[in-house]
Amino acid sequence: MAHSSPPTLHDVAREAGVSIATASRALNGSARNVRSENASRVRAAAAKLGYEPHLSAQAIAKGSTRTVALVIRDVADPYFSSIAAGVTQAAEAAQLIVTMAVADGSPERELEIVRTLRGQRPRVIIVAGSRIEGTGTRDSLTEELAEYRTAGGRVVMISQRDLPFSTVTVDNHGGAERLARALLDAGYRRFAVFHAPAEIRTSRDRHAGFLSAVRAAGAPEPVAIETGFTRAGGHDAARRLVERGFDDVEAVFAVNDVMAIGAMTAFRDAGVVPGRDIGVAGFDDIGSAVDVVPALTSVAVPLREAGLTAMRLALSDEDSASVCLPADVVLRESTPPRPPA
Amino acid sequence: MAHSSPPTLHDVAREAGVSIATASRALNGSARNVRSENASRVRAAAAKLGYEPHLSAQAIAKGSTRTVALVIRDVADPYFSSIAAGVTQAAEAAQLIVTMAVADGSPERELEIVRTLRGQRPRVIIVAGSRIEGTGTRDSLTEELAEYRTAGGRVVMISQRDLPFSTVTVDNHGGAERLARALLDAGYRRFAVFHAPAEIRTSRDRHAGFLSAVRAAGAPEPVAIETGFTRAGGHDAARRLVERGFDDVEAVFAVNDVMAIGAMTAFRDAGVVPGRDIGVAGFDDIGSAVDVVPALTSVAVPLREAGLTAMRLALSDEDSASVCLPADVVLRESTPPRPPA
DNA sequence: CGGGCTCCGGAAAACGTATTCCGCAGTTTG
DNA sequence: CAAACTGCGGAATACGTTTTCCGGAGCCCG
Repeated sequence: MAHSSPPTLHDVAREAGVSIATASRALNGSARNVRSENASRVRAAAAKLGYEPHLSAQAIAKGSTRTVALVIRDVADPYFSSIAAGVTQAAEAAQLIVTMAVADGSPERELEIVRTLRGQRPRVIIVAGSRIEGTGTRDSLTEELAEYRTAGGRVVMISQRDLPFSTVTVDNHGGAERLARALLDAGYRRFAVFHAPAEIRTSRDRHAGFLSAVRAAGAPEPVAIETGFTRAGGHDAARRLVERGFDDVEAVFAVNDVMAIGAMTAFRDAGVVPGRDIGVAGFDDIGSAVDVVPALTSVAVPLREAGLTAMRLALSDEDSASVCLPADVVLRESTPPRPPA
Repeated sequence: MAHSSPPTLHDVAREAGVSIATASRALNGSARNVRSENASRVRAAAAKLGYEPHLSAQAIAKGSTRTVALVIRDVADPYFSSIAAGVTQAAEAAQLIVTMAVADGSPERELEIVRTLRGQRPRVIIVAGSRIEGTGTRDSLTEELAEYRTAGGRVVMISQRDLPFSTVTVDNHGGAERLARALLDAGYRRFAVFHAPAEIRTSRDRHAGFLSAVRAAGAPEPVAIETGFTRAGGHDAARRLVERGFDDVEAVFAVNDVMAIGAMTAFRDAGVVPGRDIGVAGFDDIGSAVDVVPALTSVAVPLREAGLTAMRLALSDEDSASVCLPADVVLRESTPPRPPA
């Protein structure tokens, strides 16, 4: 009794006085009919015994699972957890189970995860936020995923272009361009850009988009400060900017919101009031952008939508589609219109 | 070729020129030895073919899975995603796979999830954030989980006391008491409390803890305002407080940080400057508490730790342990010391 | 030199389910 | 009325793995 094992289909069949074949057919909508009297007896027996079909056994018998594997960099990061929320929502709507693995930003770990993931034989593998480029593991990862796909699996990458799989990306370049134009329209001309190392594709795209719009407008070349892709990185960059003297910069663009928020705190600590002494803009439009003071100008990225779209692509027929989601500028008090000089 | 199925143990055995039994023994550390020459040939064959064992087949053969099922209310909420981060970290350290299901705050959905989860035959089910009380589904949920446990599964609840399972809770009552004492020490005596409906246990505990310390100090009974457990709820409560006239309250305690942050924004919009005209304190110490202006006084809750602890309990031997994690007061600028009147 | 032992490989059973195939009854059709 | 057909239940097989059991080979010891 202490460790009675859960009831099996066999138990249900015996309880209902039919064969396991009939029980199986009655419980999952099989192609074949069973007499309605038998069917209801089977259902009654299943309910009485609290039977739940053993998913592993079903998987092995059917030759396919109902699993979606999601690989992300960090669950606690709002960026990724929003994506995860979209993926799970879409998966649950399709009666799929999602398993989650976190790669912690390490390409090696990511590779290892994908490898062992194949053991699950999931329907779909979704990889989000593998944004580190130039490492040797990239090719191994591609190969591993390609092998998985020829075995009938589906692969979707989120925010990782240039790989031969279905992809959903965000219009980082265009969003940054539009942000730059909006800031130029508001009267800013001299910028600093806080960006992450170039291996991080997202950072590179946003930086490039911003630059191209600034240059197209004939404004002076922005000051570029390289730092970490994190809140601490933004904080640090702001401190460095203040130290070196920033009289010539009117606004800062940080390539993501947490960096921008870190920068605002650092500015304020240095006596430079964001929104008054200097404009600050970020990217992602995370929830707390509105609660910070002054509210942060940003570019809204439909993260949850990205997760939903990834599942949609995975479930669609076409094998290597790509979707690019729009990113919309949201102007707030951190970049007030600037009186013409 | 287009849909070649992945290699099986059979293929590996054939490639290595041994039986599947030997191949199986060579690949997973079985109790039995295989001659080292054979072992290395099997490993070579497995590597060459890119073999990964079929986890479902292993599960069914071994009679147990390496799966941890996590039920949470919402992945995108930082509160839950931090817990999830702790759980996944501990699970991956133990070579376990975590599957995630989100209940969206609906007890019915939660029940349904747990039911179908049993089909996975996971080692462990962790339920976080089922904080709605008084609904009829509660008993069904308990029953379902109890049944799962007699079948050999392990159950851990997070932040849900009073159920006959292992539990990890946060010291909401004590943390709120200590917060109240800290505020009293800082010179505040007249409080308002923004709390959620009493069905939400967490809110009730924090409210009660705060009240008990205030009363013990002989300070006047706080004004209580009931509202939603969300940012919008806090915003709304602050607006109501301002409308009714708040001259007699010196500080507000909101039962969580997002409420407190919403309240700060509402106060500011009404021309009441938080930290100067009124003190504001929250609970949870979410990441953005330090980036808000003024930085928010709060009570730090070790959420990731809670996830880790849950896994530790799940993997431990004792069947119904309980752990209560400490919650530490963090004073910041939103509640500056108040000059004695 | 023979009996018992250890070491190890392979055949086969087992796990829980889906499905194919067979056969039986009842019904339709020519 | 025979023949073909339909509807449905059950036995058996398959899925990919682990594990038990059997048996052969080599060894040690008396």
